Amino acid sequence: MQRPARTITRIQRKNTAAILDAALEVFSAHGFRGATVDQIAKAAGLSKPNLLYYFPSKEAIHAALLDGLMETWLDPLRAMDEAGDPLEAVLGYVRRKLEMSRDFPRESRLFANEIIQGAPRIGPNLSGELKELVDQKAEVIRHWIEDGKIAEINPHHLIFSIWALTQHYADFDVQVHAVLGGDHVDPYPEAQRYLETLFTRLLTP
Amino acid sequence: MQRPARTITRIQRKNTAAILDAALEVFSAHGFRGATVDQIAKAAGLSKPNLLYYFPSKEAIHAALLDGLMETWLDPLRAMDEAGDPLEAVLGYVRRKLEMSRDFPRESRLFANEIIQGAPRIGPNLSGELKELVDQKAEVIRHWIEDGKIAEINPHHLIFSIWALTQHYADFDVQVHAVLGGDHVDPYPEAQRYLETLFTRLLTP
DNA sequence: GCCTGTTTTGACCAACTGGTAAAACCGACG
DNA sequence: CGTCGGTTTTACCAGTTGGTCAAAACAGGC
Repeated sequence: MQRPARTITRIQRKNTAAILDAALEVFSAHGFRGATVDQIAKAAGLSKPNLLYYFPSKEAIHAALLDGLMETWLDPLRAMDEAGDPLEAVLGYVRRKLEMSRDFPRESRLFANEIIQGAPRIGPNLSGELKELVDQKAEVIRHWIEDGKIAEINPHHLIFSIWALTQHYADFDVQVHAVLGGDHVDPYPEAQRYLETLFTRLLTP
Repeated sequence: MQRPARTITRIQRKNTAAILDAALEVFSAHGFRGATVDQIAKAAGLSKPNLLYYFPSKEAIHAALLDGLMETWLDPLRAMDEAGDPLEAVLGYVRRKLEMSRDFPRESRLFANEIIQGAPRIGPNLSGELKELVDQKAEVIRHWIEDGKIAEINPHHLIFSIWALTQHYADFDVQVHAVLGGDHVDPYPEAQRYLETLFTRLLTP
């Protein structure tokens, strides 16, 4: 047994952090099966057995990453509440989600890999925690529509479209850059303007 | 050397087709590295050496799939031309793209896997063939805007958003179904209505 | 029923994979 | 100094992986 509950040493904190960062890099770039423990260990500056001293298995590293991610990922949606101007609330959610794509593209790709491959490890979370939160927020949106504060629209698909549009810039990053030409271009400023226009036109009654 | 140019026998046609179909199934579900030749062979009803009699390597099967895919994938965009009503042209493209997500989700996921993982095998195609086509179509959209036929919008990001929104229903299929509840729900009819509304409101001057 | 080219198989291999065991190392503390 | 917990390394293993090869089985035209 490793990492006895005694005390968490400085070395432990540093190494587990390095491992998780390296694992994020490798898993997000190759998927679970495509990633190897050796790759992760090398990226973390450790030997394979040393890495396995901190985490019992490859599976455990992946699980640790996904666990930490789920919450962070849903926080912006939680923050979209009934108070204030509805359009501004949606635009705020879009903006925050787009910022996450810009600042945490690896996390987005980790998630995308998991979902595309059938969500074998977080399926339950999707139809549990996630569905509940989305249903709840869809209800909020429905109220806004009923009160005539935003134009009529399908709330669930509105949320899907926010996910699709914002995550696209992280997940399909290579394609976006290839199509826009030089790699020196930062697509995000224009993406934000575009998405603000899109959702404003979509939701203005 | 296999598959000598002589004549393509019935068996060859049947087996290569079975292999490509099986490979599509496996690659789209696990990514390139995550897929094994044995899996593909079993799915195609062949032994591994027998499969390798038809294709020289795992790499070659994957390449054959991607080659065939690129054209099919871009066809709907090519079909979006200057003639006719601009809004109808865009909506037609959206509709066709959404149908592809519904009818060929495996192809969509194969593509998504490749791009998310950094497009190691079709990078050149993206900044070549793809970029050219997109630039050309962006020019068409720019004309529509100049002529006041549709509202002002960034053409490149408009195309990105069509990709993102339509492919989302294939690539994130599991999530969509999980959130919408029962698996017996078909999200596509509502998705089409939603996307038509979205792009109509976005582009109507 | 024989012959020629095609297809399939079984046995095999070297490299890689996730994971283990045990010994060696290291710094703190008595 | 010694020793004790935490840490790292070395050596190793069994299973899997992509791929090869020679020989066997099979087709179909004569």
